[in-house]
Amino acid sequence: MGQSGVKDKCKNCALYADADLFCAHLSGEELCDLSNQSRTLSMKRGDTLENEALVHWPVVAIDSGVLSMQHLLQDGRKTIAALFMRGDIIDLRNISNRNRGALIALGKVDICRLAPKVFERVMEHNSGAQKVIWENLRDQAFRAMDHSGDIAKKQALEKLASFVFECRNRQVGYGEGDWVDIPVRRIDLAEYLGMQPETVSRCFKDLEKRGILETPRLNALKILNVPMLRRIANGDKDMLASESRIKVLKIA
Amino acid sequence: MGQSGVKDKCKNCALYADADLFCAHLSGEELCDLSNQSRTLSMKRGDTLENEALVHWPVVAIDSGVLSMQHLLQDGRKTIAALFMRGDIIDLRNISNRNRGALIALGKVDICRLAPKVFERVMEHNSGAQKVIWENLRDQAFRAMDHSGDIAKKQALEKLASFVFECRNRQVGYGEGDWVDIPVRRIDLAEYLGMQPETVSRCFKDLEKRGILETPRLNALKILNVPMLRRIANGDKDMLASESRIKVLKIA
DNA sequence: CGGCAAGTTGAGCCAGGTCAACTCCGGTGG
DNA sequence: CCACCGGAGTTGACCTGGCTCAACTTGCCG
Repeated sequence: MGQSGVKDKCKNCALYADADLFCAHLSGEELCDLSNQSRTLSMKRGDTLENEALVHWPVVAIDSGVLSMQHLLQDGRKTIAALFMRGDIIDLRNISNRNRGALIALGKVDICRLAPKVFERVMEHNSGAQKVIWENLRDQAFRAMDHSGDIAKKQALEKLASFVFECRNRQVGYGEGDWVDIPVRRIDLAEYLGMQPETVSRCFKDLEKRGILETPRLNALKILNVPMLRRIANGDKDMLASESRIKVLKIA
Repeated sequence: MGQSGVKDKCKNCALYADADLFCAHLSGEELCDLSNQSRTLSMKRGDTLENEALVHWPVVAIDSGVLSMQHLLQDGRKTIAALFMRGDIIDLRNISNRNRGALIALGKVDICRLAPKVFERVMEHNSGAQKVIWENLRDQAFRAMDHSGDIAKKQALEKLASFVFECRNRQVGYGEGDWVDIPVRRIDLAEYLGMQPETVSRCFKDLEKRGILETPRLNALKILNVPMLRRIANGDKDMLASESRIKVLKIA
């Protein structure tokens, strides 16, 4: 059957095109069913997946872009609890409103709302596809735990350094290149890391002043000194104060 | 076949005894295989599951107690990124050391290292059991995301209030009772919430002074004013300053 | 080219981190 | 049974990283 049965809307979707992702593991029939009964959707910055819609379409797959899970506090403060990107599948079946944030696009995002029935059937019978989504969910879980650890005790500069590495790890064709895409705005970055946009700005400037990285554009940066950035991310206190290290060297 | 095939070591394990948990969904044969090839282990406070051991036994199920995932920074600061309790199954298959913390017991913990082969087989063929672990992993993921959101922007008092509710939600027989078990030490609590033990102590004292809760013992507390605690947890700024609200009332 | 949101810079301040001293409590041994 | 010990928890005094607020610049989109 091969390609011939593939619907147009699926052909260019990352979930199908990338051999590591979910739809690439479906049989012709499964793909056909899922394709027919699912709904793609293109979102722009600020668009929200409403609760109402999520009741009937609780399984969301990301084709491209960055979707955020946001928690809103009563007084208006908000935080981004997680970032979902290409290939991530968000399963909200039977999740109480209580412990769930809103899903909000941070830019142009293409998603596919997977038909729950078909999704369930595939999960049960197709062990290849099952493995893919299991690993994806596990990644989401561990990523969230890492992130918790990061923002719990790290200082601003360290959080930012960790975030740069998180971006590098997640970007699609990451070799060991030193260019890193920053797929979110400064404001969103601040909310994700639990800090103020002003602080983010100051920290980037600090890292630039020290020659550790360059930020010629807002949506990408170049790491000039990977080991140093890594040490900062890992919480090596020696690296923190701009000047203290130099003083130490002088004394020695 | 019924009970007769059940090994002694499994009979009293939560994973089997609780109908909602993993082993309760296994067929007689599956249970027998898993039981034979798995290894139970009793840990005490401070015990760590070493990497070496986890390579061969990467799937860990919690029978009782609290296991923590800790991240250690280079300068000695540490954080607890996640808490695992009764019924949680931790799947570390193929997880790089990189993004994983150490698994450390916070008290007496009984675990079962599930035989990976059998675990995989069950995941593939037993859709009931599959559903249980899927939901468990999903809980872990969302819990971690919630937690990220909490510690990112909330103030100390708010974090503590949220934690009390997290404990209440997770405790086994929670009705709407006002007694909440705090299954971890103050120090661990502080590390989980990204604050100092001193601050935890001060915050509890503050909540007590305001008549919102009582802490007669270290490992349990009684909520006296649930709605108020909830408002604090949700970041209602009116609730924060001890005295400001009283002032407002006086003016009105 | 104008308008608006995003980002940056500067100055001041406060929540909570830090350090030190003290109390409490459970376990251990004489 | 009590004396002792060490880790956990608490309290107080002080200090600082990053939040706040305000003014400004930049960049993007129609």
